[in-house]
Amino acid sequence: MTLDKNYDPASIEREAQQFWTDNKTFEAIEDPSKEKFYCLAMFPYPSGKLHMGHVRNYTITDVIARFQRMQGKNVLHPMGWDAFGLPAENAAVENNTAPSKWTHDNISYMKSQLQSLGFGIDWSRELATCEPTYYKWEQWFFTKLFEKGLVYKKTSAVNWDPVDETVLANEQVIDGKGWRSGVQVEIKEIDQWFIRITDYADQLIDDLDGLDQWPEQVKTMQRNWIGKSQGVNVVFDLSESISEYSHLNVFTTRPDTLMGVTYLTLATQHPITLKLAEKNSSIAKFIDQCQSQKTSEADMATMEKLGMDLGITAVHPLSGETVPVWVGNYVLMDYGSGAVMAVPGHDQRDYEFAKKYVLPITQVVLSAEHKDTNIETEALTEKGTLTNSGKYNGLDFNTAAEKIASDLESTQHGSMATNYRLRDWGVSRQRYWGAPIPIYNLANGGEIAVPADRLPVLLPTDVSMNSIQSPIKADKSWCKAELNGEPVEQETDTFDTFMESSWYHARFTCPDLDSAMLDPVRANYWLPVDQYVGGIEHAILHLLYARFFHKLLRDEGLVNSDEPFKSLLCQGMVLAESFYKENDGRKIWLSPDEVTVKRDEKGRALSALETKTGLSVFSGGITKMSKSKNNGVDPQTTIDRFGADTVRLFTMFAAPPEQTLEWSDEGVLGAHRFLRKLWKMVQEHVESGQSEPLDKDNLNPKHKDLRRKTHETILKVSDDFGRRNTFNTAIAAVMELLNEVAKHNDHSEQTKATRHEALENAILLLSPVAPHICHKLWKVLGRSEELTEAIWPQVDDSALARSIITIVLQVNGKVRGKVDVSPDISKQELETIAVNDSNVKRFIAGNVIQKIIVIPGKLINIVAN
RNA sequence: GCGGAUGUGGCGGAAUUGGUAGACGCGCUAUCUUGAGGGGGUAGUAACUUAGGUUGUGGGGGUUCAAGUCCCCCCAUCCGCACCA
Repeated sequence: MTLDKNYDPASIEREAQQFWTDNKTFEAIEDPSKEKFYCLAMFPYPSGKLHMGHVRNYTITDVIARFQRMQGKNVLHPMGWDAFGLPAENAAVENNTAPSKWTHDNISYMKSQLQSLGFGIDWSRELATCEPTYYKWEQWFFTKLFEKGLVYKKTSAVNWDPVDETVLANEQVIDGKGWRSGVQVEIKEIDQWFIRITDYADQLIDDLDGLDQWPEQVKTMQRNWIGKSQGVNVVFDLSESISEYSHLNVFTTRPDTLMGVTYLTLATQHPITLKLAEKNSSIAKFIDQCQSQKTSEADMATMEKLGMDLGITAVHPLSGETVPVWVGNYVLMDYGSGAVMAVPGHDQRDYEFAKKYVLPITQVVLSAEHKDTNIETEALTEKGTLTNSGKYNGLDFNTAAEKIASDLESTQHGSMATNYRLRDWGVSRQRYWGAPIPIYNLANGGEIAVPADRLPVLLPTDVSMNSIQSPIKADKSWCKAELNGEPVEQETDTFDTFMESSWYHARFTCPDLDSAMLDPVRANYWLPVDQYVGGIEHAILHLLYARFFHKLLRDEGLVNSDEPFKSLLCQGMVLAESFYKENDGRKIWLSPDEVTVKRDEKGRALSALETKTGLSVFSGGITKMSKSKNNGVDPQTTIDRFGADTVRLFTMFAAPPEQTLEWSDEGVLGAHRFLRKLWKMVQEHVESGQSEPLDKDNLNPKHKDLRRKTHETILKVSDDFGRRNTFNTAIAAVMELLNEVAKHNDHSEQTKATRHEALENAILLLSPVAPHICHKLWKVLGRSEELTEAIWPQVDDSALARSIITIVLQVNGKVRGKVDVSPDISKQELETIAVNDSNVKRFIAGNVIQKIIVIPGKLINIVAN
């Protein structure tokens, strides 16, 4: 085979991709005789075109998938489309097209981009969640959950735009105002469907312990999110009943502070608050004021705490004293019972509230460690011994909590309880572009699941979105249906799109199945996913819902595993430099390729100028690639210019996968230069002619050095790919190997033989990252079998042996010399050499040697003073 | 506010188990090469220095023969907070 002089990625990549397609190289077939490996990337939302985050994500899974394939595994690496969602509706309104058409156009373009990157994807399993063949089974599954009592309807708060008369997503609320209308958003309570994820809270926490290949921080975030806490439910009787309400329930994790309760606070939506508001206009006005705040927890936590005395009192269950009852804007109706007991002496939020509204503060805990805490200026939140608590004085936290809980229990005023921060999963969305919720609303007010033989409840796709309202809500006839001769109404809300992304990992195992949601045989062959890769921004919600859904699938008998994802890798964001100029105080963001950076003679950045005008611009820092900062780099431009292999190589080399990745045009050029160097090196090697076979036992020291480097590199890259997922250091190791090969450029037979071994292995090691160039060079080196069928190289341990090692000599922890010795030198010999080293002697002169520490094979430290 | 992470040369990063800080790459400097390419090769590149060394991994303390790595406090930046996906 002859070789082109110049590395031409376009033709090489076209050829390799054609070969993989023609040979169906990456189509996965279930084969129980082979060990399987299921490698999954979080599937993309078809937003229009691929961004660098996608490129990074799918390059990572492709490298892992190709590596595992070379380990002899039966690899499944599928791809699909998270195709329902809000942006399609926004685009539809803007361009007056149907969300379906917009979505399908995007899918077809983005698919061609993924193919041009040479990802080894099994396209025969492609799926899009907006297809009825997919969401039919999601609807079917929901009706199963409905029958099991795992779903229910209740009222819940949404952001309501009173002008557009529509529900807004949190991101559509900007500074408390609707993004389109610009008017103040209101909180509105509407009926919505919920799935009982809280029934699975304990499993979701406990099973985290078995996920030993998940990042610790993700597991911690999930544990904190579920927020299991032990405490006590306390009943406060009302001094006088309000309508049918005679008492209040509160949950506390600090029953030891119960004697320090000086008031209670209710949520604005608490039934008692609402009842009182009917007859008290100032309470009603207060509730009304609180309606114009955002529902997000972050806003709840940071907003000003407001409250109002409701004018009623409750009876303290232990002391019998009366305590006032307030309403507060910071109490969540969705969490716990919608009422909290306030202990301002020992809770910072209660403390600030009490100071603001001049409510009494009582200290009931003394801390041994914080004796100096002054209750006049701040709350004492540490646990300690009780004081001002009558018969509980002097008890520690545990004893006091137990005693108080049992005293409450004996008078039916409380009991031990477990509480979760996790709330049930609200799956109703008042939008069009989603899977219709398969429920019939009955004339008498009840609900019934749509019968299985009527599924799927089809979402009409031939619609025009000239108004903001959902077409299936606007069309008053769409919801009309009949069941057993009675008129019923089809639910017009659609599912949260997290529903689709919660089970696609399972559907990929049998996407063509039209008779059932899953084929348990195929599903259980592939599941659980061996390696899941996606952004850290999904660490909580998506991953928690998918874990939950997998347990629901298990309980329906569809899969037999407890967890969907055995190993998880969260990749970091892709960043780029940003620049802006100011115009009348407004920032105008410039694309980085419109800017020239001036540097000094050491390469330090001095200033940035707009290339076109020569005017100086400001740096906006290195931030996430985004439209708003105009600093996005289109992957296509780089692929067209340098080829897919260069983009893949740079993406994997510039940073380890979990860290942020800074885009750098110079860095991309460096990656391209490396591939060109590899190309040239193989060419020159092949031109030097065929060599004699490698004669391992008759190598000179120089040849041995190259062989050692080759096998050290195999060892390192195998560990980096297989265990550490540090692709950057693996690539660096191959670069080092090639730097070494460049020094072995003579034409002696054994040089050629060891160089051939080095180059062949370099191509194998690099092939998961840069598969196209390796596909070609593998043949150039004369190999007849296909690279995709090649087996990962094995380390020859005999090649790793060293005859000399370098030991570092330290005096008092500082390096004072180095010495080359035999690897099997004794401790005594080494000590003798060290203390006699001239430079070491200089630093121990006049001091007494206290001790000598020897770390075999590494260093010797002489402690002297 | 709460929860989670990150911080190392001019820049991206390496140092895997507490054991030589700065691998590999970018940039820069010098130099060689008629070199058609977003060229190639070689050497140098943490700072300071009286050229012996000294200092140095966001800041401040601590443990240790030895700390980028372990512990405590602080600062800055980023991610998530339940209707963006």
